[in-house]
Amino acid sequence: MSRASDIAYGTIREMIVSGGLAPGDPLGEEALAEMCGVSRTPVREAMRKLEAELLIRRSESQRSFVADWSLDDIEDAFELRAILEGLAASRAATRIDANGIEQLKSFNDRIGRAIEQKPAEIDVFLEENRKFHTLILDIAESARLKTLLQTLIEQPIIWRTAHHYSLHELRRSYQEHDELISAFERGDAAWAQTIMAGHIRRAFHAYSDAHHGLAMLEAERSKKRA
Amino acid sequence: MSRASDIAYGTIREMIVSGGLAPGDPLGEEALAEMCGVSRTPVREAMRKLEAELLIRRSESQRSFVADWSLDDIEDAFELRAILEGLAASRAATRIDANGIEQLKSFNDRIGRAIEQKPAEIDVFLEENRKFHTLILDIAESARLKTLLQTLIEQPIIWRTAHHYSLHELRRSYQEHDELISAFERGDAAWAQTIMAGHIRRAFHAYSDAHHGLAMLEAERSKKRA
DNA sequence: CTGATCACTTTTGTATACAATAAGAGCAAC
DNA sequence: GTTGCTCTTATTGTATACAAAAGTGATCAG
Repeated sequence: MSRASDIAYGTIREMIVSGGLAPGDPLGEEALAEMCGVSRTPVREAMRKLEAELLIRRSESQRSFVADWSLDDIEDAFELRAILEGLAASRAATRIDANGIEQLKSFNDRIGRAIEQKPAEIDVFLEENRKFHTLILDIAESARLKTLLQTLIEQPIIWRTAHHYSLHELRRSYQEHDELISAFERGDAAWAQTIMAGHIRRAFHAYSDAHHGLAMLEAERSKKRA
Repeated sequence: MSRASDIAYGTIREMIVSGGLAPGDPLGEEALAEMCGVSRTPVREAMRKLEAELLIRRSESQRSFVADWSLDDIEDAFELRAILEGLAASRAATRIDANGIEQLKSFNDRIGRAIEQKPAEIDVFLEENRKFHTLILDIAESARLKTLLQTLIEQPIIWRTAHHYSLHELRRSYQEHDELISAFERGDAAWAQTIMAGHIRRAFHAYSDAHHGLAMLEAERSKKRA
């Protein structure tokens, strides 16, 4: 993260994700360049990337705005991630070796220890969790799948979910990882796929409950029916 | 396609896809800029896009080369497309209305007429086929899914497959579209999903047979086993 | 007061110059 | 002959200047 375009990417992304910029806010290249302390060139590059990740929306006249994510959009992102990570798990199950399983176990061990601390070490959980999922994606051996998933995963809400996990949910997550490892040990692709898909869907519901609440969710549903 | 960056994108892409540039060939920004008749700035933008589509590979020192697609890579692309278009079909089945079904029927009617000409009008087939799949993707109402699929679909081999279809395969494709419409009329998401996934997988095998031949395919397989 | 046109301002697109960095060639030491 | 070094050269990254396009607002006719 030392190149100017990376600085621009990180800075702009952070401002969008943190809420410093509200959905719908216009994003002028010049203004962003000044904020980031770089020129327009790297800012443009960063903006194209953020646009591909759907954090930025462009009007037909090529002007850029902060995208607004409805709950439906977020559900979309999780749905896609569930399917694609499920595929990754399925592919990994037929390709993983003893060494890979060993590594996964070690990541999940650290996750297990982190969540049993008082208070639970969420940052450790997040980091080891990321390593866990990334390793599976590598073992799946599909450059395309990796590219697609990374643009999804780099998105705002998805990895932050765990900050709102209850201890029960953290333990559940740990337990699912363990089950996933069992599926890998048996080379059972179908099992691995379903566990992973469920694992991600659970993350969505945890997010949804925490951020919107069941009442609000129900309100959205009925609005949709109308 | 009038902006310089679009010209650059189209030109470079065409040179890669047509084989004017061989896999592994180095891609210097300056050289490409001269070929396209534009400056380096739009060329860089085009290259980033092509890199995201995996047509271009970048070394760790940021130099670019024409990517080489093994048969495995191509199978990957089709596998992902099968899953994602399957999801699109599934989502579309629960959202489509009478008007949408009418449009799909009209596209497929034109496909049916085009393939029964002597000789079959492949260009018409390709165009209507594209419209057919694009409409389903629109009806699926997922911006993310659309973005992901479009980067996959814009890729070289995938849409060219039909140029190698036999009349039998063209008819089969027409028939599957028809079945898909039936699934939509019944709102049967699971059915729509499986037809679509099979539809794409069939396209892969048609491609694979035409370009590599069964013997070559078998050779790759045994090499992999070794 | 409404609507249209035209000039002006702002914003994006492209070209180019310059800076930083990595590859490659040539030379020296071993 | 090989290894390691430095200097040169080629390539990418960044900044800036300029061109093109789009938005904005004022003025004037109806």
